[in-house]
Amino acid sequence: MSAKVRRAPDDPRTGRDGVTLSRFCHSLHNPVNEAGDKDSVGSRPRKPLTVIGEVSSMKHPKHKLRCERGRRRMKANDRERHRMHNLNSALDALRSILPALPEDAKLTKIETLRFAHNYIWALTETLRMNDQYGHTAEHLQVSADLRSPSSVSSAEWDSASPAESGYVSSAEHDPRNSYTSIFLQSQNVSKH
DNA sequence: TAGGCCATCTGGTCCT
DNA sequence: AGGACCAGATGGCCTA
Repeated sequence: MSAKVRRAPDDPRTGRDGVTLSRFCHSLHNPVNEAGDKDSVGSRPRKPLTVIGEVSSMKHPKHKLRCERGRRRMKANDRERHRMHNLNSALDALRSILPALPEDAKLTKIETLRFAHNYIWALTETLRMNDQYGHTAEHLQVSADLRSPSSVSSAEWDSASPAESGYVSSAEHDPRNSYTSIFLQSQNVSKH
């Protein structure tokens, strides 16, 4: 299984723009410092950087323009960070409506997407079969299972599309398949 | 230690 | 012009 990254809220990699911008402006004045010096958090030592307000040569129009570019970059970084946070929030929301999993088993991004894909597929199949055969006690029970398959591990749910695996066609080929078998088979498709 | 996952930065492209 | 989106690069953290 994949490693689950647990990053503290005060992770040093958050909110680094102050450093970045100063480095950006600094590197424009000191191009040598740019090579191999991607991130201040890295293990490689970094030369002390000039804080943006302390760039004396900023008075020069050229340098002012360059740091204006740096400020735009900083704003773009901020937007990008915000955009990715929104994306992660959406993923969290998606995780929250998926069937319950063991508390410490947070799905990765790709697992969440695959899980959701399969879950939607299973629900769709349930509806389709309901339409086709009508409601019975067994069907309703399976529908309930679909809503809360607490006994299903994330690894079992995290699988490639049932349709891609050829499962759908086989299910259609044998209309006697119960919802239970559909549900179980949907979990047994191979990964990727 | 290698590999997986992740956050962030960055430059390019497209859209409004 | 500025923002949104995207993909590549980079480096940290964690687990096997």
